Amino acid sequence: MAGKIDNLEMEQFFLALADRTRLRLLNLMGEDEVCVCYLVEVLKEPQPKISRHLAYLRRAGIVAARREGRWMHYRISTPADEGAARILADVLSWLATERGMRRDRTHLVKIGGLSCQT
Amino acid sequence: MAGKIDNLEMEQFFLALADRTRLRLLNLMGEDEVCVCYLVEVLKEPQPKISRHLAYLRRAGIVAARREGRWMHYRISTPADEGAARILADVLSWLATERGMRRDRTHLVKIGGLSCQT
DNA sequence: ATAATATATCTGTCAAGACGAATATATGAG
DNA sequence: CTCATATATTCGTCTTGACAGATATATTAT
Repeated sequence: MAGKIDNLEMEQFFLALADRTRLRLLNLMGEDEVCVCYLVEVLKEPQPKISRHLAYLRRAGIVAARREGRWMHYRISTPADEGAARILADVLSWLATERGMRRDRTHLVKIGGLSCQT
Repeated sequence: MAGKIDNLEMEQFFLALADRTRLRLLNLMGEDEVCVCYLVEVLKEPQPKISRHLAYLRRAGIVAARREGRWMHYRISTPADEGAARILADVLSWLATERGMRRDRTHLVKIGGLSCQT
């Protein structure tokens, strides 16, 4: 029965997922937290653009940030609402089936952007 | 391996879900196809508004329409892409946990808007 | 044909958000 | 303190889509 959600928040949740850049970011954060600098490098997009989208995801409650010195690490923050949590998990699996998303992940690993490499 | 999807379509898919009116419509179509006239009655919104959102959902490939005389019946059309299909199913379950959505469903049943009443 | 009903589309207006470019803030080095 | 690096925010512009209201189209009845 954790954290109910109202319709407005449902809208916000899906809006947060309705952008290619944000989906790419979420895909990269799927395994573990990632430093913004790696996100910028993998997506090859201007840094302010990445930051704007990360801020959007943070406002939507989908990611959380942790500062470590000059670096910010972002990670997926499982929504309190069960339905949202399940959908987010499915979205991540879905992303992993996509060519471009897989390429992004490979790229991230190649440049050492995953702190914990299992 | 059914119907792959590209990132652009992923965006479109989530955009289609990112609107309260469309979520309410999908919720009502969750069980079975529904006539537009009942959708208008349950949502108590102007008919052109309902039609616009149904057209949006149709373009996004999430619902399909069937004409029967003067009436149009809309139903959810399971996406070919497996990931999208699973997410859509979860979204419908999620909606069913919401107060307002339940009220809408009860209202639909009360006015006899479900063709097949099990 | 005409009229009535059911549904769809068009028009003009408004707000949300995406973008690039510029700028601001925070942290650590020296 | 000053400088460099990492990240965030602001500004101006543009596009998308939401809405209400008006109108168009399709189907059936008469």
